[in-house]
Amino acid sequence: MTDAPRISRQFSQRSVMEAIVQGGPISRASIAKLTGLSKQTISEIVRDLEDGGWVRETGRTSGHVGRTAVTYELVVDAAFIVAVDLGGTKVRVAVTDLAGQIVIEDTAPTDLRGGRPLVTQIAGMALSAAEGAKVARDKLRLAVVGVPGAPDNRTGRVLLAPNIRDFDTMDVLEAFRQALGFDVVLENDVNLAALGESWQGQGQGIDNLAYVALGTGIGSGLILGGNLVRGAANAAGEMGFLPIGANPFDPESLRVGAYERAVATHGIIERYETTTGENISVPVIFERAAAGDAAAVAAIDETSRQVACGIAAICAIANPQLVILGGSIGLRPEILERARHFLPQCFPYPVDVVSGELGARAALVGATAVGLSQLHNTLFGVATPNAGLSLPPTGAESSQEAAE
Amino acid sequence: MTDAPRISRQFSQRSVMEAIVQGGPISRASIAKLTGLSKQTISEIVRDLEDGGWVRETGRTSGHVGRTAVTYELVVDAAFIVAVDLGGTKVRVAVTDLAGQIVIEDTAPTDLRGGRPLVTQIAGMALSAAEGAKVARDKLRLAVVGVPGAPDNRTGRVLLAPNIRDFDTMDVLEAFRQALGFDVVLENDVNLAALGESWQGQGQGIDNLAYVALGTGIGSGLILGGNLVRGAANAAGEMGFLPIGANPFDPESLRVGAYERAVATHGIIERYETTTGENISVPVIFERAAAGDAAAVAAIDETSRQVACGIAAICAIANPQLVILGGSIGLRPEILERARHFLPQCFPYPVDVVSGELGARAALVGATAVGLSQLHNTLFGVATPNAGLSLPPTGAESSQEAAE
DNA sequence: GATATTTAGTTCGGTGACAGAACGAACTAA
DNA sequence: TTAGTTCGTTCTGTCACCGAACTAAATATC
Repeated sequence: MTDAPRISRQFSQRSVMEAIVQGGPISRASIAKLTGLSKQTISEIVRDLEDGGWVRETGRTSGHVGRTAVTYELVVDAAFIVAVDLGGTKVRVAVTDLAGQIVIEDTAPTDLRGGRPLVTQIAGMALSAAEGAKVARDKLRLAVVGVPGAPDNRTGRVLLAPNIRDFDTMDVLEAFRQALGFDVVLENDVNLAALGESWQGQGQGIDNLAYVALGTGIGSGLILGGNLVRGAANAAGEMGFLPIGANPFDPESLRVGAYERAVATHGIIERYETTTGENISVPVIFERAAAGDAAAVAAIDETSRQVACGIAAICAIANPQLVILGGSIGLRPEILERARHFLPQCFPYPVDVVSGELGARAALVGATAVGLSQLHNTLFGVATPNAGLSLPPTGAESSQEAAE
Repeated sequence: MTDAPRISRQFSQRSVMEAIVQGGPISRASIAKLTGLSKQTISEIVRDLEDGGWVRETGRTSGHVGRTAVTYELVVDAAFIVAVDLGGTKVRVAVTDLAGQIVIEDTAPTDLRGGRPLVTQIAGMALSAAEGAKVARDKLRLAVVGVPGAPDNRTGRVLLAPNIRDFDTMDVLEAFRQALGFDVVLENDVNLAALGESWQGQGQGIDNLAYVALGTGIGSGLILGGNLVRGAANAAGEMGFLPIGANPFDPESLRVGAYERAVATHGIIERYETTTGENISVPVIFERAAAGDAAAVAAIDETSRQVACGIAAICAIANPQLVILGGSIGLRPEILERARHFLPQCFPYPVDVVSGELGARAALVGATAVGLSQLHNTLFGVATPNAGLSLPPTGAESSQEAAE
């Protein structure tokens, strides 16, 4: 029932599918207009898709001149995707349908043993979540796992992931595939967050953007020319080692990263400690700053200056149109305001800087985006080049079809 | 005679053409094996291409078992491309054939009036060069012009080009089109240099690389995931404003660019002047350093440290596999050596750093690459996605076809 | 209420890009 | 001379897709 339709119709089938996915309930005649294919061909392809269980009749149009049209829509529960955001402390797992809607979601503390136990934990969460939502196991087609590191899809290992034990030495990809029983894609978590904001968040319709996740560490995801940039070792955006903030030639900078020392959690705490002698957590520093503590305000000011410098560095190199701040610290309005204030003082061209609107769920949304687009590729053929992400619209559901 | 073949064969025709371009003299049977298309189809397509004048018989294979094969090769003079490298002081113009070989080249001092006079100068150089090489005017199909700024292909203007007068206010693209009488593409000169090195220079076969041009100013071109990265305003790689080297919040940095102040010509001269009180040119500083002048050596050392920091910044953000140094200062071995020495002290992961091997002609080679690939797109249909640059091989010509 | 107009969708008869089998042509090896 | 191999064509078939003609079903107009 849910077999991939035949291959030779690759392109047309894909574009028909896209029209149905994005056009909500839509008639075959409208699909023909949208895609430029003939009515006859559309009827054939839609029949194939309907036979395959991917698409179904929804009703008829009415109220306009001419014959009423039968409308079709996506069968959202024809297949499901597992989206995972694996963080150093928390694991989020979601099962989403073909419309990108989250069907069920689950969160748990990360199994700190890392390695296989962690893979088992996540696979267990995913499979039991699916069961709980009454999603048949053979409808799960693909999992996308966001990891805090640089996955190498050749070896299946995850490098630069100091927070997850053993992931740099084992074949994580294969372990997930075996534990889950279907295909798995690994991707850097910040990259996924960037894709998430680009799909359903602040970055909609923007081809060049940077997502900066600032928290315990600092990382960024770059979408340039509409494509996610990964770099040679999947380490693009690992900006902790920017030679900014601290002296980059200090051996400590070489270990932790000069920029990470300056802006991430540890840097803020240290900054407050050097002026006051008190070692307190970041949320408390923000509280005290709000209450008027001068040292706390100074620490936040200086951090924001450094954040502005980091954004300047990204802009100087990658020239995004928009920079989205995320992560536990990056999402704080105090940081956003000040970074916006300092940026024009160290970078001459205007750049939009905003907070991510998806918050901590950005990576999960991004994982869904990757999953959907990959699934469409394997099921319905490749998209025409530079068509961007062809995913369901994010807004209101099922608007009555506007004829033309 | 030189009409584009029919459109419906887009994909197959393009891949046959690629096989012929890259496979040197090649038989139809071999093309069939390479492309996976049937012998019958290949014969048809090759006949079309031969009728169009794009391809011709070269001879027959011999010496192996079985029937001899007729071999075909590209008609290199079926069309020509004009490649232009427009610098602040010099203009280079080349006419290249379909194999990417430079047929004729011309250099002249840039018309400092900029604007229309400059366009006229370049068009004149191109057209008379073509005439000199006996290239019929209707065989010129496309010009690619590298400019020191950020071309906006919508408005045809060139922004961020302080060295070329009036290019930021006039429709440069249209002016070139009218002066030349055929299609024109504008591209940033450093981007072209990056593409040049990527095609025929140090970057062959590398999907993620950065080209850093260091001279009077500093700029870089990024090729990430096999694609040239342009950014939102075509200003990706304009790294002069990196907040490194000088204090980025100094108003002077906001004007010139903190990093540009630190590493480009002016910075080196100033560095030498502050220690010795002498204001001398960069080449002289390099001479004195070679002769053992401690202040000169120190100036170069410090500059190289900053170059290493800049490379670190690029690597932290874009994660290229290779960094190629170019430009009058970047090409000096003294800088390369020292940058290689300092880089591991401020960036923990290994990155290859090399000098560009095409020297000052990198941009011209890149312009040819862009022109060829664009021309192939318009003439023979689009390439299959992620096939990379499908350009003639750079090595020895016409090796006898090795059967399989 | 009959007729014109408009739109949806099907049937039918192409066309063009391929594939694949069969076969002749042309060569080498023995 | 014969066997084996490779090249290239011819012939037949398949498949995606188009366009025109036609049917079906609605609204607009008189």
